[in-house]
Amino acid sequence: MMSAMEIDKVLSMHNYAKKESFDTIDHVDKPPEKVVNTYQESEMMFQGNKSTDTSDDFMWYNHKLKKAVMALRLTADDKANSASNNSVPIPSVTPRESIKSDIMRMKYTIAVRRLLNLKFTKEELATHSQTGKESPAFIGVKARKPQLDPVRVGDIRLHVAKKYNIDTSLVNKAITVALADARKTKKRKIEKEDTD
Amino acid sequence: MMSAMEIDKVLSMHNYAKKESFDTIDHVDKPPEKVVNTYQESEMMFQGNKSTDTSDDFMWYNHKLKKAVMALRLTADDKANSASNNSVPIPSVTPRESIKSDIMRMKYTIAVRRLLNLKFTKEELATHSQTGKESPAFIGVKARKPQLDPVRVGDIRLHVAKKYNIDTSLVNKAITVALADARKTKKRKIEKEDTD
DNA sequence: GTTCCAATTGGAA
DNA sequence: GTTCCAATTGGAA
Repeated sequence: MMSAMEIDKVLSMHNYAKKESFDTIDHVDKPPEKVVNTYQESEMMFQGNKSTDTSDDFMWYNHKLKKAVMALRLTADDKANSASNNSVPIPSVTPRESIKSDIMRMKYTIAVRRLLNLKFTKEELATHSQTGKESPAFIGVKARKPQLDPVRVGDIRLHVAKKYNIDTSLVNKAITVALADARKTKKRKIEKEDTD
Repeated sequence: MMSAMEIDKVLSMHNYAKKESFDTIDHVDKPPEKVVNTYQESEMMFQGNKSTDTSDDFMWYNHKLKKAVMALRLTADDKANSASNNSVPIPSVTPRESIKSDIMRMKYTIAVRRLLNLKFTKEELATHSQTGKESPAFIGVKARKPQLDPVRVGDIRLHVAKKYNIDTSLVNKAITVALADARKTKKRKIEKEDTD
């Protein structure tokens, strides 16, 4: 059984790595939950972030804060002689549930793929199907593939559905597509080797 | 161009007609936004509902209220002699956004089917595909079907995606499945006629 | 190189 | 009778 903490860690690391997905959040039209107004304030919060928290909220918050501080460091020199240094605005940081939900919804398919790659070998993914059943469109034509270990798959399915608050049918769809892609990747690799 | 009001009307009527989908909402673990505590209170609200509002929220609220009043009328006689008549509890009614969202999310596929049936004939649905492209799995094997009028389809797609706050890819999927089902329904009908 | 997608099918729910 | 689903494919993004 995969622990929730383990899942969270994998997914948080992924989300943090994909910075561009966070950058679009600035445009979301929501009142900020927490606003840092000055360079001094943001620098303090930035320096103070020694937490080991790896949650999406924290990672995202820290990413935004870091970005804001970097931006302000550039302008801080220019304003060194100014007494109004105290009022330099930085972007607001809004780790609200609704926004978090939007981030998550965009990326559950990637989470599925990362977890599949974590729990199965490429060979397993390329040679198994989710149900072990024949394609209804190719009965008697295409050989059935054995079923992926339902325990590990079920674990991924439930955790992703819960974490992203989506129906398991969506997770199943993502798994099916990921397995089809794994098969194609292997096929292409073999074809390339045969050519060489 | 289909008006938003027209869409709302179709979908609201549908949701109200499917009473069983509302009945499950009682079990949602959310604090009530509005609670009616006594028979007199609920009867007054029930009688007072002469609104022409056809929104999902109102229709649902009225449905729940009506149900609660009906239930209470049965027990009211038993309690006629009781001075504690004033404290008969009835189910709470909670038309909150989050719950409404859950109702909606469960049913967007049905909305798609109703709107398709409203804007296209059964024959069109049975003989056209969404893209007009061949199935990648049956290239050169199955003849391509002509594309469903993209203007009407696009209208449905955008309105459903907006109303249910879901990605258009989900709406597309629902359309594809609905068209496949329409084709099968026609096919079965013809087979039955040939048998007769 | 990776991810997503629609058309098709028979059967499950 | 209606609705939903997964396996397969080639190609688009």
